[in-house]
Amino acid sequence: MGTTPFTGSPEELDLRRADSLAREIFSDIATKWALLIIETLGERTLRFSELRDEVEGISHKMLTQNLRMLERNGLIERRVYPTVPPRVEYTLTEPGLALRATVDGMCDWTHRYLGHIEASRRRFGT
Amino acid sequence: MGTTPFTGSPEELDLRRADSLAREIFSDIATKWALLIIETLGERTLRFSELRDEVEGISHKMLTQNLRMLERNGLIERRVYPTVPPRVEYTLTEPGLALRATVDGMCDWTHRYLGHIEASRRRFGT
DNA sequence: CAGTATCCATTCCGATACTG
DNA sequence: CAGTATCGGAATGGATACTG
Repeated sequence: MGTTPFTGSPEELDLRRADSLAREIFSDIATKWALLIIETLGERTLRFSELRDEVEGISHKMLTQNLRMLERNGLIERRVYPTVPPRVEYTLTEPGLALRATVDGMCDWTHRYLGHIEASRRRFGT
Repeated sequence: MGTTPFTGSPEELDLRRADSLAREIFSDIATKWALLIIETLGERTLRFSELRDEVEGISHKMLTQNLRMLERNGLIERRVYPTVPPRVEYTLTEPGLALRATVDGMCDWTHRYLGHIEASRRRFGT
């Protein structure tokens, strides 16, 4: 991503702003929980409690936090049904689905190279 | 990734081991710095200091730490030239290059959806 | 130059308690 | 059920100093 040196022209200013925004977004999503949530959601619609059960190891707090972040960035849609007890459903938006495609790639990669990695770790000495 | 319930059969045990390893690897690489280093390296060979300059914002410590981790997992090759002063070069391995392809996808995604995301954030109220 | 080691502030995150 | 708020311990990460 961007390494453009600063010159001061208006175009450069725009590029730099976009770059810093891109970096911010990248920092948001390039994390374990965010990517796992996106991967778990897939093309399904899940409730909060279903997500907590399926994204194994995630805490209540981390799930809430990451869901807010993903909603803020427009990757998921949050639908609230004002029933008692409340029912809240999460679905990937179009941008979210697009990102999911690349996350799928990462998961595939992980499984394809499991052997390589295990071997490399042994060579490295744990 | 895996949510296989535990049954106790040997096959299940193997699957669970592979799953937990996959999760561990995923945790390693699904981080900002690891992915940025892989993206920056690309098909080039770079020295430690070049990487530190190009991966903007990364500290000496984080670079070292992540390079060790990536080496341990076999994603990069570290070549040391015993000169004075020392020269150390890093290159993506084949697995590393394969992963890079998906990271490229993430970067493309980020730039393609910058507008969407900015708009979504405004809607959300920063 | 490319590390390692240490210190210290900040951030993260889990556990827990509480609300509509 | 699906949150929010708070607290304390653990992990993260930057700055700095030191080494081959």
